[in-house]
Amino acid sequence: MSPREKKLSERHTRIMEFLNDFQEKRGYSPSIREIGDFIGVKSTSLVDYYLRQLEDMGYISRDGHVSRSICVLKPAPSAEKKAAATSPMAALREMVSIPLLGRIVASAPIPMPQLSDSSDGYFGPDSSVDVARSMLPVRERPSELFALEVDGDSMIDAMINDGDIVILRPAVEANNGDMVAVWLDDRDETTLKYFYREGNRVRLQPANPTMAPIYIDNPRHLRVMGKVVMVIRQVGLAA
Amino acid sequence: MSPREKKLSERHTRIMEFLNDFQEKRGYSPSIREIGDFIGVKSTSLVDYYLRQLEDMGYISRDGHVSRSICVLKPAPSAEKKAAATSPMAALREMVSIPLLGRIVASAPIPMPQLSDSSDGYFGPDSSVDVARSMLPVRERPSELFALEVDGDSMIDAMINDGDIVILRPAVEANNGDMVAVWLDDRDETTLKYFYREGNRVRLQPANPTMAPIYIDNPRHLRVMGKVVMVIRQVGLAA
DNA sequence: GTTGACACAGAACACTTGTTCGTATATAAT
DNA sequence: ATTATATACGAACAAGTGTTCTGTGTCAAC
Repeated sequence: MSPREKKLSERHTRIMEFLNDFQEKRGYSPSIREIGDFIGVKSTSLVDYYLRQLEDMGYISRDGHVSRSICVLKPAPSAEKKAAATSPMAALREMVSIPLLGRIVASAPIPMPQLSDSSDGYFGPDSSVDVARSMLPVRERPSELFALEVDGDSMIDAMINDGDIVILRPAVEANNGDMVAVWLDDRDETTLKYFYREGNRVRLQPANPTMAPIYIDNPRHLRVMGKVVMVIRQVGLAA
Repeated sequence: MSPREKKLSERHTRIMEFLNDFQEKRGYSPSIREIGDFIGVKSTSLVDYYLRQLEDMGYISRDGHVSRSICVLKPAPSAEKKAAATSPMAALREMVSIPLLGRIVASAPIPMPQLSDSSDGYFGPDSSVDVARSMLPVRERPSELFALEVDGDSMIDAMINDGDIVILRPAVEANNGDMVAVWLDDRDETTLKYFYREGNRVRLQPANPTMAPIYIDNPRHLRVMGKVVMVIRQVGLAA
């Protein structure tokens, strides 16, 4: 065939990079014309010409007459950036599945395990969060943990974003320094704060040190719902 | 819209299954007519009808007027046939080990993975973090990810605490909206910000919406080191 | 009965897309 | 000079494809 099919020209590597970038950004493969636009080739036939070479060399696969059917089979050898590679990752270590019970918003009590009847569930008990056992404190009993997705920016003073996943353990009491999910009776509000008992009153300290604490004088007005064990933020996902 | 957009009919789950199967078998997404053939629908409009519902419910994404642009955003809640019944016991509860390369502080560049594969001897990371594959975006290649522990409160405007673990992917370029780890030449500073290119300059937006962005007029003074994929905060550990 | 929401089919349309053909221009080998 | 090869453009075409519009039938509610 063409150039002995041995080495990749700069055009070839540019195409491979574009395929990777496009796939990452859009989630599917570009069309021939989109490739041509990117690498500065005016004719679709020339793009096809290069793609056939890449296909013959085994870098990509295509399905005839099917749009956007290019698949990257192996990474281009040039590729300035990564390489990293080959981690052993034969990890058979333990993993725990934590049920994702719903969403946590400031304006409503949080969903809790075993209390929630499955009949009215919006999403049902079907989603879950997988976490490596090694990432949890050894003392935790994984089976009693549950997870909630944060809805809204109201937990921002706890350094918790919209969309974050908080993993908590049911609890009605807390020790000083625990981060807890509490329901405030007089405010009708759910919040996440660090818990400190100070004599007769309770101080709820935002995780963000630049923000002021809340003081609760009557402990009856504060309902501890659970202790926060972990916060997970998946940055790359859809916003 | 149509059926309250709450629950998935059997057609919906069939479509979701087909999308997954097709994607796995062929490496790209099916066309509307291919979906129609599979679920036994004769008209493309009806397939579009269902796809719009799935899109509204957040299960898939589509790009207008682009063929085969369907992307599965989240798994359908029902129909977990493969995990239980006939399939090999290969649980897709895969776990990946991500090397913890060091600490990230504002005052120093971040440790990066060595990209030479032929390098002298391997010294594995002294520790690593385990993350369920299901928690990472499907597009991520786990082998190139690395993790850093945040040292200090300087990343607080990125909603990232002292002690948090950030998982990133090496990158030298960023797309708008990505959270990136960057080195600022003129400030001699590492920081985590949301990246937005605005004409000739770059806006670095803190995750905390109450804080002001940084503008970089000369892109040469900004070195993108990696994209943030996930942030993990283990609350119970430090006390 | 009438209404309206829902589930479907079919067709028409416009645009996208892969493919192919003809042509052109270098460069190198003959 | 001639030929062959690699590279490149443009046009044209047929198929693939997403979208939209007009129907039809069902079924429950009013």
